[in-house]
Amino acid sequence: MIRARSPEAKAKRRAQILRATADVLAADGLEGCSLNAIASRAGIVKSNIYRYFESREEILLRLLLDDLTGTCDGLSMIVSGPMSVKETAQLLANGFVASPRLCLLISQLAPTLEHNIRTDTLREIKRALLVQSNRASAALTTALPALPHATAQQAIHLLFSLVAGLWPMSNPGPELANLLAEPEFAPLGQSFADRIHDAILILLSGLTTVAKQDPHNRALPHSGH
Amino acid sequence: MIRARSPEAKAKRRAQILRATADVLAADGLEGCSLNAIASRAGIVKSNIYRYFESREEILLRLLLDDLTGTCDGLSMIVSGPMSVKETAQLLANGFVASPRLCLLISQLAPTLEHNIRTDTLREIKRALLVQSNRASAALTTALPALPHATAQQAIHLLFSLVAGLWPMSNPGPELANLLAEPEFAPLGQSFADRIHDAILILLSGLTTVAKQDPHNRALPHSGH
DNA sequence: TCAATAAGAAAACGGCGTTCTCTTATTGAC
DNA sequence: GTCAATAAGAGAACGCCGTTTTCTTATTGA
Repeated sequence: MIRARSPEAKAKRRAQILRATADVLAADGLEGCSLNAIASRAGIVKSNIYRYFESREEILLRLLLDDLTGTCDGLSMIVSGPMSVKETAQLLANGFVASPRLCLLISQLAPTLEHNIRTDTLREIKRALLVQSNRASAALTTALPALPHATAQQAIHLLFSLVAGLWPMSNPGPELANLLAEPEFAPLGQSFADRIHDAILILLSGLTTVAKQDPHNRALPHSGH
Repeated sequence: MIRARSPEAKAKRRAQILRATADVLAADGLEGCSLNAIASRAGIVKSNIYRYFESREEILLRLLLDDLTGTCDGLSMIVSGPMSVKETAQLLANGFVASPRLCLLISQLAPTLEHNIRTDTLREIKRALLVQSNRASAALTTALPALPHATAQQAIHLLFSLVAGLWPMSNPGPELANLLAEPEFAPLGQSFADRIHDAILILLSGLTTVAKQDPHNRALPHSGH
């Protein structure tokens, strides 16, 4: 392997590792996405990954940031004015359904990705993630002007939580997949697309309802504590 | 260590292991809950755990089942008749807030606990979990008779997803906890109690709204596909 | 031309969940 | 009471993981 000494060459190596990670993730899922797999896919040696990222978590966080940015780009493109709650829900749901990797990484964000990383690095990434999250809130406010800004932000955070909770449930491992084929457990086998679509519709309906019942500026019961 | 040969003695060992697991979980969290830790806490040798459980996942699944059963017991006790949406939300939220271990295990259910386990065992446990989930749905229908049964079931599943998504987010590791102390990220530092309370209220509001707009028996948009 | 630098490579580390092997306490049949 | 069969306890070993350490050597700028 020829050595990367210039900043550009180093950036290429970083991109190469991220690309390999994305490939392994698509091919073998998170379980198969070990540093060994990433390294061999990228054609480099495992220990050298640590010259470009400080941990496995950082790699995945960078990937998450890229994906979220892309999805928010798409959202900002599409949303240009007020829409119905139903349309808005569909739009948001489609955004997630179109990015399975984003959903996977969101589901891993709090439980695993935000560990094993220096505070400085985490701060930088978290800041960038917040920027994107705020872009999404802005898009939501554009689509549903009835929602106050603070409520829209809460909605986006809740949405992330929903994705984090629903994705693993909708993408079971082979053991559970076997079971879900049995009629007894069929109701549990709903697709992620159906689940997230229903959930977002309910969420937005609930938020507009609560917002109506709350004439003050307080978006949600606890936000004013 | 004296040997457990009678069925009762074996049951005691199982209980001993479950107890030790709960203790380690309470003391050191999921990260510290290795088989080494469980074994040393239980005063037995690691390899012998496999004479009583087929994997680490099974131990945690059994614990989850116990916790869920306990919480559903409590719920059934309290709910005896119709209540307002607000009261119902508070009740459900309190049920989860009172059982941090249950919340933790729910958040681990789909991503990790339902793997590495024989299909037969998983079926047995899943069936038992479903029974409890249905008890919860029944309690919800009692509290909010306006919700059709199918909707109540969907609500409970959504509730589990919410807990699964919200719990890890509200219980960050030390790295993120450092960051959340900074004013810039303060909005992300909401407590689990606040989050889950708000979310359940929104969820129930949304569900009743959607249920009203849906005069047919179909509980949710996709349940009739 | 050459010493300094740092990227690549490989071995080693500690820890994990799990399996294998061996010992030996306990048992039920005789 | 004796004894072979059983199976629980114990501990070493396995393979994998993420990470660190060490060494080599290609590349660089003086």
